[in-house]
Amino acid sequence: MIKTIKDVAREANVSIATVSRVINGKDRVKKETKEKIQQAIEKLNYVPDQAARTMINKKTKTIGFVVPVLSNEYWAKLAELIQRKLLRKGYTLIVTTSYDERESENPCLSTLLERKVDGLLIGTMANDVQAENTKYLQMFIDQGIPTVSFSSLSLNVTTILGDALASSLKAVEHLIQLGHKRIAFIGSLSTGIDRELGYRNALMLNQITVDESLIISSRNDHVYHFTKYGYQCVQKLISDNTDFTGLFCSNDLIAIGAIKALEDFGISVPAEKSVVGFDDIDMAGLYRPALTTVKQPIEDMAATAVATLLEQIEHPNGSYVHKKISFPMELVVRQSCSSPKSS
Amino acid sequence: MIKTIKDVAREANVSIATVSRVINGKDRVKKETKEKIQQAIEKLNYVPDQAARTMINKKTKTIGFVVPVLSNEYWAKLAELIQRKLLRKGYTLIVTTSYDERESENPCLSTLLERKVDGLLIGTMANDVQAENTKYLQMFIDQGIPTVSFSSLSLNVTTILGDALASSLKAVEHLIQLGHKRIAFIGSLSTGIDRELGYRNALMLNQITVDESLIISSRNDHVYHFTKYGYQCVQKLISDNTDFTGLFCSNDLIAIGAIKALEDFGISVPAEKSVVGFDDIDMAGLYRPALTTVKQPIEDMAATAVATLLEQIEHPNGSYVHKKISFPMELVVRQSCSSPKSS
DNA sequence: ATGAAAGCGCTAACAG
DNA sequence: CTGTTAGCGCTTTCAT
Repeated sequence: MIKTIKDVAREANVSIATVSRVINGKDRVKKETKEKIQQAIEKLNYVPDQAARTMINKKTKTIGFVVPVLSNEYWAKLAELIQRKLLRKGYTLIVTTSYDERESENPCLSTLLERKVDGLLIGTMANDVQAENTKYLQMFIDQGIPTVSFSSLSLNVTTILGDALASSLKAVEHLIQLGHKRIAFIGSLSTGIDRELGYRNALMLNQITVDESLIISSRNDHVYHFTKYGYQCVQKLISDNTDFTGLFCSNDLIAIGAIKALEDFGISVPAEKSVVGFDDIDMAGLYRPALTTVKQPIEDMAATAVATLLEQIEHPNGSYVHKKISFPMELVVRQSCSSPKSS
Repeated sequence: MIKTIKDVAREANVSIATVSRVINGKDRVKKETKEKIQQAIEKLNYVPDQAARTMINKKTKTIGFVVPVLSNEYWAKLAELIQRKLLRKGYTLIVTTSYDERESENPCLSTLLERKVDGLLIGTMANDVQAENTKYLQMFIDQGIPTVSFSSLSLNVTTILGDALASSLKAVEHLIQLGHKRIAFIGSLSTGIDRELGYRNALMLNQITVDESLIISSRNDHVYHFTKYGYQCVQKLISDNTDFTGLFCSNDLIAIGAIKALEDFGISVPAEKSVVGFDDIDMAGLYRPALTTVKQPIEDMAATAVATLLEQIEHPNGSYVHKKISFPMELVVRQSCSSPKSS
């Protein structure tokens, strides 16, 4: 049923080597032989077998991408952009999700190792999964498999990041300029520490005392149900009678959950509380109120990640230096903030 | 650098055949030999090469999934669920996106063919891409590669669907029961014709004349920027001075875009217009107002798709009958609807 | 219970 | 320009 190179060779009355030549376009082949072979390929619907090629080339033309979850617009979009870019370059992307509430035995990395991916892209890895996967991660490094990460890792790999510290500082200063003094923060381990540091720095630089009761940053647990988490954190803030007028959330989903909770408590945004998010997912502009947030140049980041990874893959000799590439981010002012009511 | 079965054999002082036996656990191997080999595997960090296995087994343990876009919560969630289920069964999922505004030359299917996936999952395929890919789709069928589709296709493949007709009928009747008579519809080719038919049937069954000026269903173009599309359609409805109090949208993203537009026009939802969506994505419950919608049992659908596909793959002899499996859907009543103001 | 050897489909020397 | 041939790493008879 499935045709092989032999079938094509027989059909075209040539040797398999010649068929291989026209498929790969490497050596020269006489024009008419070439056409004869192309016709045979067409006629038989022949498609070369990747597995066989892989055995010889030692190249799978496959890249792995580990994300915590896919049902999160940020990762989904990144995966989509990367997938398309890679496809055009002849590579296939395998996306695996590392966050799995049900069981810790998650073979997301080992499967990529078996498949001998040519390169690895790392989003964020859930904490528990990370621990068990450190061994595998190390094997990637040991085997010299090019790797690019979208989050700070303790490993020596190229890292693509938004300038989270500077931009969250900018976001919080936006709130400060509006007149807010009591600004709360909701963060989580998975969104990184820099957004919290940016928040703290903004307060300090503006002579506002950092009040730890305004800060919720689950530094131990990874959170991936961000909206629910944002909702719950606001519930806590309210039930604790915390006094705040501004709120900075370490991503847009948390911010959306937070606004939802606020409104459920009858607190209007932005009239009574101002909220700033982070990432600028599609839903940020669509939500009501439209969310003021920080825009990650996700398209550029995806392009750079792909370019950097392919450079390492295709020039394995060049002793590659692992850079940390930081992208500037932009504050997008929309409708979720206003000056605090003078009380 | 990379270890092969030979390295393990040498390390353990056995032949490669014996190593193969313990890896696959098929033939019996003496206990102590087995342990010796397992130690060697552990020591060398040996991971079997998929490509080589594939050549012999004729099984890639890989499934392809074609979705229009990934940055759409519905497809992202489906992909995530499927990916996890497959991983547990030892399969790897390759997700490719078919919708690409930039170029029509999209090798989403041919790449899956080259990689000789054991099975194919089809979401929806963009119209133009579909045309050019029909050839490839036919090749999958011809080669007897098990295929499951999530949308009605003219091909003879197993299909997993929500009962869109019955449930959109239910959704529109909800609006009718609330007292709405002038109910608009916004649909698109990509969300399928059944949702429109359900809408029409609901009106007819309730003696409401179908007014074509209330219906926007781009039957020719595929739309994937759903929110933008919903926004624009409402703009059109408003600028045409169309008289309506209820609105049924063929998915939640369209509904969200529509509500956003309505509110931008100063029209309150649900006070002045009622809106119903379809799918029940996470954002539906989070949006403001929380969206009344129809819930697809996406988890069950994913599970069934995987089970059906693997059944075909693992029992290739059993002459498989291609069923159309239809799932019941549930109306989720939230805050985006109310009775129309008596005018 | 284990080893030797054939061969999966393909590419890359090496010959001619 | 084109054919012959040796593997790539693995599984699977077939011997032992």
